Amino acid sequence: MPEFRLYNSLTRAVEPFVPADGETVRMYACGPTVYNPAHLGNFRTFLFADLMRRALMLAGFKVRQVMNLTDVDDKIIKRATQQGQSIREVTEPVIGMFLADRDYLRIEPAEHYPRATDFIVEMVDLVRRLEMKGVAYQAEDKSVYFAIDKFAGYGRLSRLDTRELKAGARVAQDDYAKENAQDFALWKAATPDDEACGAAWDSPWGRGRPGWHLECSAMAMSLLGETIDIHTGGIDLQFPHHEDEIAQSEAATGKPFARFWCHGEFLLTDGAKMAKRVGNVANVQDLRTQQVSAAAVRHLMFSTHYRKQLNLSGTALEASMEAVRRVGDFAERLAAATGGTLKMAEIAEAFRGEFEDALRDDLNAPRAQAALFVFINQVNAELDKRGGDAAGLTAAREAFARANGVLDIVPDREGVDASLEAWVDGQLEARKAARGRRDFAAADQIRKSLEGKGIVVEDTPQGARWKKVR
RNA sequence: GGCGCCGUAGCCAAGUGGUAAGGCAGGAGACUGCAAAUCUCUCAUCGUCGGUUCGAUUCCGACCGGCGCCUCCA
Repeated sequence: MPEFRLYNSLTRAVEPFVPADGETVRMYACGPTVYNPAHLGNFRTFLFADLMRRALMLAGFKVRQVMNLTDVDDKIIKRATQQGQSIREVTEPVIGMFLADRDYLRIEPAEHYPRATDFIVEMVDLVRRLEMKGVAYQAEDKSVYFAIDKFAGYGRLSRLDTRELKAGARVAQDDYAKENAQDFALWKAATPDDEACGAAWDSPWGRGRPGWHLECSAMAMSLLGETIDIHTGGIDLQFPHHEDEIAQSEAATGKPFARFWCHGEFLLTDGAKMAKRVGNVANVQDLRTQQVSAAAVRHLMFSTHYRKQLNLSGTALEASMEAVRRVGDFAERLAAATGGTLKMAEIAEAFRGEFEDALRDDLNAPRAQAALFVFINQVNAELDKRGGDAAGLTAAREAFARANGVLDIVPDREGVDASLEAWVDGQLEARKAARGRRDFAAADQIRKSLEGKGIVVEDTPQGARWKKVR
């Protein structure tokens, strides 16, 4: 079997990937900061992790995935303070929304969703280790910082060593206590606001709270070990977040932290990065009110390679909705078919090879999806022949199920209640009778009234079929 | 200012040193009482200008245009 290959930001090259133990991929995905519902830009990255997870499993690996929930940070504290709540009161409902959105988008649950506040002990321990190694220091402001010039590899991931800071860039400001402007906080001394909203814990350095970067290192190493296979996240996290994770993890353990760093590109709207401060965010709830199916969103997200920016637009969504409609119709047709052709087995095998090659090639989902549409077209043509070959049909069904197990782009059927169903069936009986006596005007009238209720009728050799749309 | 990415048909988007997958939209046809669904055919020379090469969309350079990171950020 061809090797699985992934682009590694660490080396800036596509490399063969195998988990360190040859069997189970231990992957850590940077998750949401839960102060606000995640927007579609965030979910593009989470969908990228979902694709990675499913593609790895399709390739035969086991996966142990962790996605953190950052439930203590500046924004959360700010919000809690404004609303006179504890940070937990702020984060709890948002976590609920995140999980609901995740389920709506059919993102397969990771094995763990650790909350930062549940790992304070591990975080304090990590800071202590760094202090003992002499790479952390407590400054006058009582916060503890990581001294980047004590870590030789600093800047390796983001190539910071070759960078220069923008002239006049805002580096110092409130960070006057640090020895070096680029040193980052491991442990932040508590403020009265922190105390008031429950964002302060005891530590050897006094009351305080963990720095953001520290949270991920501590949780990743606690749950997955000191060297993990894959660390994913949005491209914007590459610096400084991931750079700092590497520094503090490797300085503490002396071992490589993550073997592969994989970054997903941004989702743009109106040609700009989707971000709250740009004012162009859309979230899952917006899609639901627009009746955009999860299948369509997944199709759209997978139609562009994860390392390329993707511009979200209404027309793109409509194209995906239509594409996925076709996939859904095909799925039903395949399920209902009573026989296939010999050739379908060949088509299925070719499809399976191309589909899986594409995914193994640095998660080339656009290519995999293209293969699926070729497959759908070819199998539809075979199905039109109304053959009776059982093996061919089975092969096609299996190949489709296997591919859809990764993409998951078959839309849900519209829910129909029993009374509507009975009414539609009655209408179709009347239409059948009208057609029987060649009263097409009456038959068309019935079909038109059904369409008014979102019922689309399709005549087939086996009689009329119908489905609810919108 | 430093680092990096991108520019392929009306829209979205793969890809290769030897004349371009797929989706949406469009056109023609088959099937149908008419539709719908499905099928068939059809629709591009790859931002511009140079260079390397027998040959470049694919390599190199310049330019134009767009985006991102360097500060919280998926």
